[in-house]
Amino acid sequence: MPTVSSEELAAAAGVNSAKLRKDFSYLGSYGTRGVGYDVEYLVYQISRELGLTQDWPVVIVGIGNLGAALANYGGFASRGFRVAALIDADPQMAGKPVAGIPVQHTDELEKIIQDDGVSIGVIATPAGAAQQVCDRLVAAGVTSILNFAPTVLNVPEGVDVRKVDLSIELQILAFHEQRKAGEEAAADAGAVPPAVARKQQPSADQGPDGDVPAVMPA
Amino acid sequence: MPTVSSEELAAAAGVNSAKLRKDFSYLGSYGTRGVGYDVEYLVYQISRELGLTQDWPVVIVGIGNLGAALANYGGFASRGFRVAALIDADPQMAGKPVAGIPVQHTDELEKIIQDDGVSIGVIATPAGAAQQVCDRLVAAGVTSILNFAPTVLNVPEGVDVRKVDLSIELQILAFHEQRKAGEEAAADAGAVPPAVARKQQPSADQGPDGDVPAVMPA
DNA sequence: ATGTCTTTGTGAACGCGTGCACAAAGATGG
DNA sequence: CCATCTTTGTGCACGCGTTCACAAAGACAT
Ligand SMILES: NC(=O)c1ccc[n+]([C@@H]2O[C@H](COP(=O)([O-])OP(=O)(O)OC[C@H]3O[C@@H](n4cnc5c(N)ncnc54)[C@H](O)[C@@H]3O)[C@@H](O)[C@H]2O)c1
Ligand SMILES: NC(=O)c1ccc[n+]([C@@H]2O[C@H](COP(=O)([O-])OP(=O)(O)OC[C@H]3O[C@@H](n4cnc5c(N)ncnc54)[C@H](O)[C@@H]3O)[C@@H](O)[C@H]2O)c1
Repeated sequence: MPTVSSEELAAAAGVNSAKLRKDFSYLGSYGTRGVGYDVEYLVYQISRELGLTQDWPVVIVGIGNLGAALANYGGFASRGFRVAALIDADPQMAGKPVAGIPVQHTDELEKIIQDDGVSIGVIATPAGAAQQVCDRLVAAGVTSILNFAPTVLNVPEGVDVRKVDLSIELQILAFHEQRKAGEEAAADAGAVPPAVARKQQPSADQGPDGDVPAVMPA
Repeated sequence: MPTVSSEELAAAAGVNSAKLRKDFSYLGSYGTRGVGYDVEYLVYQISRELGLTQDWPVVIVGIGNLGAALANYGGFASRGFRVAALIDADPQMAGKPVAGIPVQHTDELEKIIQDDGVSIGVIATPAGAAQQVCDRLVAAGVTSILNFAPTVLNVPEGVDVRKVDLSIELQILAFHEQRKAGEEAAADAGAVPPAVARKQQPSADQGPDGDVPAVMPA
């Protein structure tokens, strides 16, 4: 029976082994003392807890540059996500296949979501349409939204929104970049205030977005 | 002179006013007691600290579905990022314009980066090519990388990598989704272990990625 | 069986970020 | 010039997540 110790896993992941064990203990995962964790059982337990054992249908709304790229992306299927439908407001796109899936018109939105029991929606429309699309998705039963439009969406309680803002990703890099450039000059001690001091990355930690204030005018 | 108080800003951002004031104090931003912060001065200070006052040239490597979408995205320019070049290994793409910018062959990579003084690179190649592209970027002088390929990149110290993994975004949503579904059944107290209990979102907080373990096999 | 050796599971200590609360600063009006 | 009122800047305490450290559990050999 192939096993791993928390020490090995921790080294590989670049985290503390005690933290790893404590986290596992929350799942009720039982290792064997003196031996470690049964790899297969562990993977199954984590997958189950993370919701990876079931298939999640998702709809993508707004099949432009980005939406089409997402539709073509094979990485979703391999993680248990199935593209249930592609939806666009442009009548010219209706019926046209993207990534082998015919695009459907926004009129069908409610029907699609209810028929397929979709609870996760992806918004890749222009910013101006995002809130409106969001409202329709939520009204139709979607309770989780991945938003690529550069807008803050208003949603009722119980609905989760994750916003992917690629500009902010670049801004975070630029922020650190600038800090690198300035560091030589400001090499004297204490020049960097604690709150913005660079976090060391144990291994694969890219630092939470909290490194940078969340609110700024565009 | 238009001003804002920390109280107003905090309410708008959905955060605590004391935290906001403390954060501002790190920038050396001086407000005026009894009045608030001079809006214009404050915006300038924050912009400067965040590196938004200067223009950052970026290169995009891998002009496929995603790379082309990124090239077409106007949101970068408005935040001070300039697409210095589009690079692809496919000889057929060389010279072909995408978003008005001619695609250049990978052979030119080093020259482009050095000539334009590019320090930020975006990788949108298939996963298999990502590390190799990364190595070339770093060797040529790039010190910040935004990686869309589903691979962990190895980089020397001093180089920042941010990975955008859209599958993980969906997984996080699915995780919460599953928890929502299970909550009715497990409504008895203490069923949810503290470490994974849902964080309340004060306003615009979508919760750090740390909500979910970072390491899992695909 | 008994002993030894490894690794888990977890109580307790530590450190850090967040929020409270207030003194100091400065504007504004009399 | 003094009094009052608003809002900043920050010391301090609290809470939570991380890490340490160790007793208990179990495998494995004798
Ligand atoms: N392209 C990128 O790399 C990128 C990066 C970050 C963010 N974004 C954001 O993603 C969104 C889409 O970007 P894009 O480059 O694909 O834009 P796009 O203009 O190419 O595509 C937008 C699509 O949305 C459709 N649409 C418009 N209104 C709609 C509605 N009400 N309902 C359904 N569909 C509707 C349009 O018909 C079009 O097909 C934008 O908000 C953009 O800011 C894009
Ligand atoms: N499409 C998406 O929505 C999406 C989402 C998440 C992640 N990703 C990831 O982003 C990457 C790109 O996705 P895509 O859909 O655009 O793929 P794609 O196949 O459409 O494009 C890849 C491009 O990279 C080029 N390329 C290959 N090797 C190269 C090299 N060594 N140097 C320079 N260019 C090279 C190819 O010529 C091609 O043009 C993949 O790693 C994918 O997993 C894509």
